[in-house]
This record gives sequence, structure tokens and C-alpha cells, in this order.
Amino acid sequence: MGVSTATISNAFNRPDQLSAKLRERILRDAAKLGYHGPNLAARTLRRGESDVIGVILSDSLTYSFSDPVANQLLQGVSDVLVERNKHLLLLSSHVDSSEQRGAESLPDGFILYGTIDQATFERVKRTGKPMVLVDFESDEVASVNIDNEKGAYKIASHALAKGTHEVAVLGLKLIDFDRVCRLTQADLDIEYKEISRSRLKGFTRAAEENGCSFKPDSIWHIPINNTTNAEIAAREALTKIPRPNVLLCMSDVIALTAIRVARELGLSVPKDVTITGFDGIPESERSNPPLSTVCQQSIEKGKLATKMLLDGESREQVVLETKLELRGSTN
Amino acid sequence: MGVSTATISNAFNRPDQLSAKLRERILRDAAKLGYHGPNLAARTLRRGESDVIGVILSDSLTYSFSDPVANQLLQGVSDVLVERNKHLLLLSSHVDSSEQRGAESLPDGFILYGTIDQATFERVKRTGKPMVLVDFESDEVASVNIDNEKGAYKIASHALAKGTHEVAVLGLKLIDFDRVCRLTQADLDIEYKEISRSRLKGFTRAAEENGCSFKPDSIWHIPINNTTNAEIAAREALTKIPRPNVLLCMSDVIALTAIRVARELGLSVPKDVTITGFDGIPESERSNPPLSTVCQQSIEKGKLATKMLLDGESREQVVLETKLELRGSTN
DNA sequence: CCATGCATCTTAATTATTTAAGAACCTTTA
DNA sequence: TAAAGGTTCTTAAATAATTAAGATGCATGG
Repeated sequence: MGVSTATISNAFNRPDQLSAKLRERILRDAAKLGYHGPNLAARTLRRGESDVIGVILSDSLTYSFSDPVANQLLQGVSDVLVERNKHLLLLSSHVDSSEQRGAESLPDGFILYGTIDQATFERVKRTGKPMVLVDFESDEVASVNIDNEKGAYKIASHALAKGTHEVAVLGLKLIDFDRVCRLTQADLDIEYKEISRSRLKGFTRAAEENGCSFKPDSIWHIPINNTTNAEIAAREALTKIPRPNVLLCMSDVIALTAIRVARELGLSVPKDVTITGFDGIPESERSNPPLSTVCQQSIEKGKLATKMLLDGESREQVVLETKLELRGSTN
Repeated sequence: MGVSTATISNAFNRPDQLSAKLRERILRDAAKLGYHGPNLAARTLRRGESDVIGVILSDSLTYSFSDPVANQLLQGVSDVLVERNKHLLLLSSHVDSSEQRGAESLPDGFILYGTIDQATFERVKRTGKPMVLVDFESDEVASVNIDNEKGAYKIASHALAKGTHEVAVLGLKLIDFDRVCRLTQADLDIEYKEISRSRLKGFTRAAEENGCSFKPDSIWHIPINNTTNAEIAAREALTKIPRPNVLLCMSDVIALTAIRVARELGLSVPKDVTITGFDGIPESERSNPPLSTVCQQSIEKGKLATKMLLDGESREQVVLETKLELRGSTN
């Protein structure tokens, strides 16, 4: 009342630009009139900054809540965002891009999680806004990754250390197919840009060094990391003849499901079959037997990526260490 | 090039307003120039619609990812949002409201989950935008709830059906205190608007009907639904003298932790101690023994609330049915 | 041949805010 | 007392879109 919009703006944003008295009065009157600070859309339009950070997920939005690893990552992300007073907008690269209605115009920056398709990647790059990739790499773009090959090698080496082995691999996203299936040599010959292929390399190298090997038809492809898919694969693998006595799984969700299926089939873990995981989700400690796995600090990964995004111009490609956690599911 | 901004806008939003030929050309040229659809902030400012839905959480943002129940709810929410081409903005009522920077001005509507504080509630109401409450009620506002008293009554009645009992309750958010503690009568005399109090009423009624009762000092208050807090409470309760042989827990997370603690203390479930949960999270099926619990369809709850929000002017106060799921942790 | 109608495209107002530049006013000092 | 300087507030442009209303051109029909 009786003051310009500029003064109101200053009352909210630049207290030094007006007298304390007037500022008090404006804030009080604004509250009375039901005005509680600037409209985010208008502020964003004018300033070009929204205080919103977009997280783009390779899988469906739903997945970000259901998958324990995505979950932990997002925990880390939101921890930092809350600290810095930023907001979190969840986007999925899954939706038809024509339907996205330009949502990527809002955020000030992006975290891209997982192997996102080229079209989405290009679209985000063209915004010119800062971005950090997680579990995904590209030249000239900052990223946070783990050494998947090494992690896989470490745990497979442990599992295959003594004795002779019939090995099966329960793999995640090894080919571009949306159902559980075994692989063929042809599948493996086609290049496929997923971290799972690095894990497979680690498994293979460990197997070779321990004088054993596994054929493509002992490798299962699981398209989405959930118990439903994992159960199908685990049941097939554990009833295969000859029955494997080592099951190398590319995620803890898969491995925990495999332990359960093994028990249902009357198999003792690790006596009849050794089972290994990958990720180090909280449940892996509490299973029966507890799961031997490769821990990646997913929460930390989320925190680090978010800090890198907010703190600036880093083009760094970070590779975090994994930690081998040997528990009851191997011996 | 050579066309007005209005025509460009129409090319993206109202294809019937221009010739197909020109539209094609505009879309093609726009793509070449790196323009991929309208800026969300500008569009929102002009249209007053952002296609963004805000979910306001009573607890910290992090909690929305770490807690299985919040998780399932958000799964349901995001399922519907993806279907309808809406975006999801996560907000916490936890953050200092002065720091929120007016983020509630962006969304077209809100889902408020849990018992949110009066100030936040008022702030959202003042936006005049549609809202749906979940696990929370208020006159004149649409909401989705379950009958907590009845659910609690049902499972407690089952647990207390035969024999004599020493009962302990592991309760969630029973008072306004941020550490695990036992209650006093004074605590219970103070009114506290939380769904947990309804659950407590259900437990109490079932106990009375079965000729047993429990004192306030057999009721534990757990401020946040996580394993850390649950473990403290479970350990205290299970080492109390006389040791309880029935443990009524107000969440599955608490109950699953209690089962684990009981085992660590050398107690057999359900022989030495009967343990019940509440919620029906996926893990409750897979524990050892599997948990008897009250299932609430959290995913459905999220879906329903979101549909109510998007589909219109409903002021309905929905109360969903719960389902008793009797498994190995009771007999 | 002019009026009518229709399809197609443009003009200009509007949205809520930020911010540089300028105006108004008061105080100080030579 | 007039210039200088500082504080406090206002003016007006800019941000990127949407949309009602208007303009333009073209075909049709009386």
C-alpha cells in the first residue's frame, strides 16, 4: 500500500535498500494480505534462477522410490539440497520427450542418474545448464562413478578363490531387452553402454584367473532391478543342470532374492551355493545369511554429485572406491 | 524466422490455429536453433499452471526416500503423475518456512503427507490451490486416511486372543519429543493430533476386552520411524522386567527391528514373544518369521490421493480399509 | 463486383518479479 | 547558501511465454 513493487521486492530480497521501519511495515502488511514472498515462476523468469535442481532418472519415476540404490542416492541428493535451500524436481527420461512439456527449462542444474538415452542427454546438454552424471560417463561432463570392473573382480575373486566351480551370473541390464533371459555369444558381441558390462568384465577376469569360466548361457539378463524379475532369473539359474555352486549377482536386490529362492529350493547358502551381491544396501546386512557384497557409498555418491553441481564449474570425473564386505553368503 | 511469437506458441500448443506446413517448418527450425518448447517459468507465469504437483512431507526430505511407507506412497503418487504428464516437486514442511523462498507458489496443487504443522498447513491453504491430505484430516479439505483405531484393534485382538499377557507397545510419534522414551500418564493426558494416538486407542480397547492392560511405562515413544530408534526401544522393551510376551508395534519397520533384536537376545518369535506390525511393507513378508501386520495399501493411497487432486473439486474424506495379514510372528 | 465468411497469421496486452537508473529529500560542509 | 553526498524510494525496462482481438488474404456466392 502506497509503495512501489520495487520496494516490496527489496523488502524481501535486499533489506539494505530500504529503511528497517518501512521493511517491517511491508512484511507485516504483506502477511495480512496473504502475500508470502515472490512468485517462483515470475522470479525465475526474471532472474533466470529457480533454486530448483532436477534429477533425471534413467528408469521410471516409480523406480526412484522402489529401488534401494536409487533411493540412497536420492537421500544423499536431498540431504545436500535441503542444506542449501534448493528444491528437488524429479524427472524421468523414460517419458516420451515430446510430452515432457519443457520441464527441463525450470531447474538451475541437473543430476543425471544411470544410463540415460542419447536424446535426453542431448536435450539437457542444450540447456547449457550445469550437470553432473552419476553411474554414467561422458567426455567433458562432470561425473561420479565407481570402478565397476574392479569391484566385480574383487568379489568374484573371493567367491572363486578355492575349489572348483560351476558359475552362473545374474546380470542387470546386459542387453536391450525388457524380459529376463539368458545371453548368447551374439548378445555379448554387441557393444552396450552400461555399467553392468564392466561388472561382467570383472567377473570374467576373476573367473579366468581362477581357472574357471562361464558360458553366455550361464549369464542371465535382468531388465529391471526388482524382486519379481530377480526371482524368475534366480529360479532358472538354481534349477539349471549342472546346478551352479557360485551365483554372482550384479545387485543386492538380485542376490537377496536369490538367497531366498535358494532356501525355498532347499539349498543351503553358502554350503550348496555361494551367493554374492553388489551395492551394499542396508538389507544386505540383515539377510539370513548376511550377504557378501561390494559396497558403494550410494548416499555419499548422491551428496558428492550434488555438491559438485552446486559448487561450480568442475568438469571432474570422479571415481569412488568400493569396499568389499565379506559376510555369511560366501565362505 | 519471419513469424511472430504468437504463431510459435500456437505451433507448440494449438496446431489447429495454423497450417500444417508452417507448423512443420517452425518446429523444424526451432529444433535447429536449439529451442525445445516453451520455458516453464514463463508459461507458468502467464497461464497460472505449471504442470507441477507438490508433495509436502511432514518429515525431512531424506525421510521420503528412506522410509518404506513414505516410499510406497510416493510410488503411487508418481505412477499417476507420470500417467498424466505432471511433474513432481518434493517439499518438506521441516525446513524453516522463511527459507522456503516461496516454492509453494509454483505447483498447481498439493498432497500433504503426514501430520504437518499448522503454519505450513495455513500457508498452503492460503495459496487457494487444491490439496489432498494423506494420513491427516481437516474439515473442508479432501483427505485419504485409514481407520487406524480399527486396524490397531484388529491386530491387537488377534495377538491377545488366548492366554495371559504382559504387553508392551512400541509406539510412533506419541508425544512431541525427539528421543526414544517411555510414556507417563501425563503424556497421555495431553492431546496430540497424530494417527498413532488412534492406533494406541485400538490397542487399549483390544487389551481391555481381553482382560489385560498396559501401563504408560510399557509404552515406548519413537520419534522417527527408523531402525536406529526402533532398536533402542526394542532393546529396552525386551529386557524390561517383567519381560513382555506381546509386543505391539506401530509400524513394520519397528516390528521387523524388534524381531531381529528378539533373536539377538535369544528369544524365539512367537514362542517367547509375539510381535505385531503395522503398515504391510514388502519386507514384512520376507522376515524370519514373517510378520503379522495390518496392511494398508500405501501405493493405492498415493494413487487415489493424486487422482482426487487432479480430477477435481472433491472435498471427500476417504477412509480406506485395512487388511489383517496373519503370519508367523504371532500364533 | 462487393459482401461474407473462413483460414491464417500478427499485434499488443498481460502475467509477477527484478534491477539499473534516476528522482526526491535530507544532511553535511565549505 | 549552495554544492556534495548519502539515504530512501520510484520509474520503467526486461524476462518468455499466452491469448483475445484484430488484420490480411482468399475463395465463394448473391
